[in-house]
Amino acid sequence: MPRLTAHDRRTHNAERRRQILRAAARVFADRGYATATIENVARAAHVAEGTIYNYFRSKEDLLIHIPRHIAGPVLEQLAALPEVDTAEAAERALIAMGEAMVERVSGNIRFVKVFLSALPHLSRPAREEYMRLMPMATAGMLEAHLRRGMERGVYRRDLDPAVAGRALPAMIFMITLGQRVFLGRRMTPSMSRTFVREAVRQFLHGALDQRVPV
Amino acid sequence: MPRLTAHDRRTHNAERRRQILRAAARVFADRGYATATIENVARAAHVAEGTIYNYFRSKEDLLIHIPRHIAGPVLEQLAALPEVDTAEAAERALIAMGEAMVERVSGNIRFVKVFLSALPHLSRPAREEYMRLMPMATAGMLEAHLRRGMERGVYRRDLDPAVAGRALPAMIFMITLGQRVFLGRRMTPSMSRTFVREAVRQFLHGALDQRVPV
Amino acid sequence: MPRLTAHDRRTHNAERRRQILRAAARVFADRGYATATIENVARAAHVAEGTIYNYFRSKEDLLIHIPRHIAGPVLEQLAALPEVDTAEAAERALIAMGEAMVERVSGNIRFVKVFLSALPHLSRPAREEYMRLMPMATAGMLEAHLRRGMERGVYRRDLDPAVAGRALPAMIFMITLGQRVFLGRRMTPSMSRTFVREAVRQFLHGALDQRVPV
Amino acid sequence: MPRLTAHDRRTHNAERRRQILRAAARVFADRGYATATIENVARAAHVAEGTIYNYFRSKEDLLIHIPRHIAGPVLEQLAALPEVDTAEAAERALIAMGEAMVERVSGNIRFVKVFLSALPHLSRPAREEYMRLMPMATAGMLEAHLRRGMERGVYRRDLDPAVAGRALPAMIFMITLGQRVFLGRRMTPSMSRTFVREAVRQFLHGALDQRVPV
DNA sequence: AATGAATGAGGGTTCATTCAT
DNA sequence: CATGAATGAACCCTCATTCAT
Repeated sequence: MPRLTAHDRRTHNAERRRQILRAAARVFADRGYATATIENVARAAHVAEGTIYNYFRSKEDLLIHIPRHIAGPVLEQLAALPEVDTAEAAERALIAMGEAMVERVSGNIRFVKVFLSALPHLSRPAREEYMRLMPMATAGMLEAHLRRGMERGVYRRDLDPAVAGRALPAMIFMITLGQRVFLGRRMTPSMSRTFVREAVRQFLHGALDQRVPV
Repeated sequence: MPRLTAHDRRTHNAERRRQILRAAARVFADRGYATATIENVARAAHVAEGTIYNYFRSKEDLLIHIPRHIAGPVLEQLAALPEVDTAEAAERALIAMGEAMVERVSGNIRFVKVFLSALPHLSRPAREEYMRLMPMATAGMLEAHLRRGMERGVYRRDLDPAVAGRALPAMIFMITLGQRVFLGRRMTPSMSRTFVREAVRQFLHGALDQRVPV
Repeated sequence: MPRLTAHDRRTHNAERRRQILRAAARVFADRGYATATIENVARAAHVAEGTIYNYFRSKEDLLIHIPRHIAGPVLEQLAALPEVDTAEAAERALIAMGEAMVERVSGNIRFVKVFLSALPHLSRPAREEYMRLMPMATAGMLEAHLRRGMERGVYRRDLDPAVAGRALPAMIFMITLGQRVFLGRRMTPSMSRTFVREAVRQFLHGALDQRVPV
Repeated sequence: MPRLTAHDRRTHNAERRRQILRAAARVFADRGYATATIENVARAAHVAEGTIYNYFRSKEDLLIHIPRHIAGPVLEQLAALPEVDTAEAAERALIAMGEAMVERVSGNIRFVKVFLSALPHLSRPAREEYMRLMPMATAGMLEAHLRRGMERGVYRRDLDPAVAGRALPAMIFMITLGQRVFLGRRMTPSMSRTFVREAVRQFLHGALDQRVPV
């Protein structure tokens, strides 16, 4: 006769999985997937090595489940861009989105690192699942926003939304990555605020002096 | 009894090192640094495993020398941007640079892959050495070009050259990376030409419809 | 507060032990003792792993108790050979015994397999306990029968009953083993009947043509 | 430039394989395949654990190669039975064969033990390869001898050679197995000589007193 | 008494590195 | 210098056993 009800067990089980996955994400990010050992993960999760195998079939299984159960909940929520009618409104909306993105990337640096370190070990489907959660995936949202703004006359008619939609996420992602992941530096909030504002202005107004004939 | 002169020996030695490093770069890129074995490298270099240790102290030593001896010569050459006086000239110059960058990134995908896969294994100095050769490093060149253009009245006076200078490299790098490294896809030359032209136009003219009041 | 009388409890306890041992015998036979896991046994017995340890001290303890509680009752019953006065009666009696043996071996292939697979794990006493129940152990019965038959003039006076008594069991055991255990094949009833009759005839009359001078 | 010629290397390689296989056969026989560890084998072969994997792909690979390279050379040589015309000649020939078999089985007890302990791990082809080398496999030779003897009038016309041909090998194998493998006892040479002689006599003359009417 | 999650020792296997030839 | 067999530390994973519930 089971001491716990089926429901209790399921809850406990799910919590344990999350506890282990969180530890795995942390360890994989710090040491790289290949270099991290199951013992590292076990210690980080405060369980014995064998316990991990009661919840996951293999080290690779841990890796595969990280995007679904760890990053997912955090990354998926990103407010849709509002419709805008004026340049000011556009600027405000994009700055808000830009700052949200910086926060998101900074908050999930760990996840990005896991992804990069694990690249050679990921099957194509797993790679795509990771990709879906990378900050660049927001490009689609910006693209839709641009399309609507083009119809309303806010954005240029001859804009290529697929390309332009990638411009801002790429900048934000690359800079953050460059600083945090590649060089291991931190950005102060004021630095990143300035950076976002300038990037958005450049994005909206272009680099050219308007008085110059095109 | 040396059969070769000292000079010959040095030449032979240097060639051997390059031969092994090239093989290592290839193998590390294909399998990831951690997954690649010394035997893989030895086979690719057509030498025995032991021979590698006559030229490099360890597997990590191979990794560290890759940027200096393999990528360096290839990556460093990128024509400086000319000074421009008109929007058309600016567009032409930037498109040329953009296409050169795409080519560079595509041609050195291998090097980028090595860098990404080896990230958790690189010391900070080694990481910085790799970074110096990443395509994003061209940002500085673009920044200088923007500064000069601002003085000459081609670019907006209120531009932040440090931010704007990163915009174009970030886009080009991200897109190429996303396609080639993360998803394993190729881009056709015509796709990338279109993409560069649109990216440059967006960069120069901004996203806003000019008739919209700022 | 015991809900069952002491007797009930003892009965229940004994039944549980048998249930678990039967499962263990089945699993050990199918997968081999070393390859079988306690989880396999638990599932086969429809109990939890921990329950097994309420009835047996260890995996090896299961192995040791199999002959005493599982095979014993089944194997021990084998009708004694009748006394005979004629060749025909001897042939009838031996054929009956031979067919009983084939049936016994076939019906206890599982037990034989457990024994063989566990050989390297059995202590000498355990090994002897298993041996006592192997079909070859009937040799003693046949030996006694031969001795009595020799006295009554049915069997040759110069027979070595210890050797001859082993001949028939050996044949029957080896052939059945070879087919069922080693090669995994089955024997049809008619095949085994023919085989027993021929083996008995060979046993009784020898291989030599009687007209050949000895 | 290789220090050793290709021929030398091949010889050395083959010797190493044999050295390791012999150790494996010894260890597998003593501890059982499943219980034996690679470290056990390595120690027995006086090499490091890793070395074994330079010659065999896996533990199972060792098991599979044992019959081909260890037992093979020893077991395959067993003199064919001569043609005989008299009962005395038959007896002499069969005693010689019987003693050869006892020697063979005794000398390859190790091999038999490996086979038995590894049964649950062997694929069907591997099982058959092992079987081919088991002493019982000589049954075919005896069968042919009986057929020829039947034609020449030495053996009874109504003999079933397939059954009778198995009788002697079965006896010899079973008894030796029972003593050596199952009980771990040794047989003295004189014991086994007596046993073989009696077994052959029983085989040839049958158990019945000749004066008894059939 | 029954359960099954937790444990961790132990085993097969890989691979960077060494070194005798 | 070149070679590649030998080495053994380290890792992933299994599973007998324990114990809190």
